[in-house]
Amino acid sequence: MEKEKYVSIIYRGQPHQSLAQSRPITASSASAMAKLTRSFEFEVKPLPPYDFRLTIKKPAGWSLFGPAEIYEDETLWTVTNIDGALVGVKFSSKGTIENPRVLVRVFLKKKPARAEKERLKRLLAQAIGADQDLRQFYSVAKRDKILKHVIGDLYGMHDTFSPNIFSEAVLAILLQMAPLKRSTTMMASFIDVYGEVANFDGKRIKAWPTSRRMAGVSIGELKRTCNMGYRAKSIVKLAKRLEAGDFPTVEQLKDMDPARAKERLLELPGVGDYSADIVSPQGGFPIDVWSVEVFGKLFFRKKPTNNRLAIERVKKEGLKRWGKWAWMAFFYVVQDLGNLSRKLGIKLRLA
DNA sequence: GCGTCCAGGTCTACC
DNA sequence: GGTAGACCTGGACGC
Repeated sequence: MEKEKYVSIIYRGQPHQSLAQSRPITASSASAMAKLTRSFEFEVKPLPPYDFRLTIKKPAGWSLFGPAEIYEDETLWTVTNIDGALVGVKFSSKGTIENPRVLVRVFLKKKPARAEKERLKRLLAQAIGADQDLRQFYSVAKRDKILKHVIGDLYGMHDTFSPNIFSEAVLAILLQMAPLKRSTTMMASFIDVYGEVANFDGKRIKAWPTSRRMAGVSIGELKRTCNMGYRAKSIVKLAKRLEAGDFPTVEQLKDMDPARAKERLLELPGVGDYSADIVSPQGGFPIDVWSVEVFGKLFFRKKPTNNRLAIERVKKEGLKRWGKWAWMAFFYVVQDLGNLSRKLGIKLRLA
């Protein structure tokens, strides 16, 4: 597999410390293999500025849809699960930052119906942030004493989201109350044991396990196979809740008022305030005991004396300063910590 | 070698 | 409604 995936912080789209560094995710022969032989292609013209590389392969190592995806020569091969179907996708950049064009080829097991095909086109374009207009954010950011430093470094980086709520929520749950190394080990086991291998376009990529699959696994088995401890219960309950079929889709969550979307996400087992801010396709301000140190230093110029106790204060300050742009501000800052450290003369620790 | 602490939160019983 | 404690596990640390 490739990848330095999981670099430092893991939030949207599975990131942080390289899973690859802890345990490679490979297409093992024991895994179920799905050949995705039907394909179609379309072109997306994202709103400029759009930097394909920064958007698809974030500087902090966040992956787009999953940790085992492959990036080579301005092209990304990745896999996700939409409505229970495995979907392989190849994104290729054909344009420039000011005149962006992205060629998207979608691989499926079966030929899609016309409506399904149109939905996939819409969803995948949204997922890579094609309809996101950065101009308003930039006009606010250039007057902000922190953000003015990052928008230059990351000019044209769009926010992206995974079309799959289950994988995002599982990621959030596995990050809870565990050192990064343990989280990445649990994730790697989870994908290795229960993930399906997608075979398309000459690539073999392991996908996140689906809620359908995990709803049929016992808590005891999941604890045993992936050493997840109490988190196994949340993941099985989460899978069953999503399989009940009455939970909003990613598109529906994206169209809701952000507060309402978060409210719905908080209904999910194992998803609290922090996890909902990670899982929401609209983002939040996900302050935890790691990021509280970074933002505490940025806001108050000093490291919190007690990270856990400082979370509420730092989160409140971020939301007060940046309001509806809090997620974009968080997103840009954590992708640019090295440069920001140098420019502000503050040591911002990478996890 | 052994005991204790705590880590990228969430849930719940209890007041 | 607010909050203290429990929850798996394993690495770091002190002794």
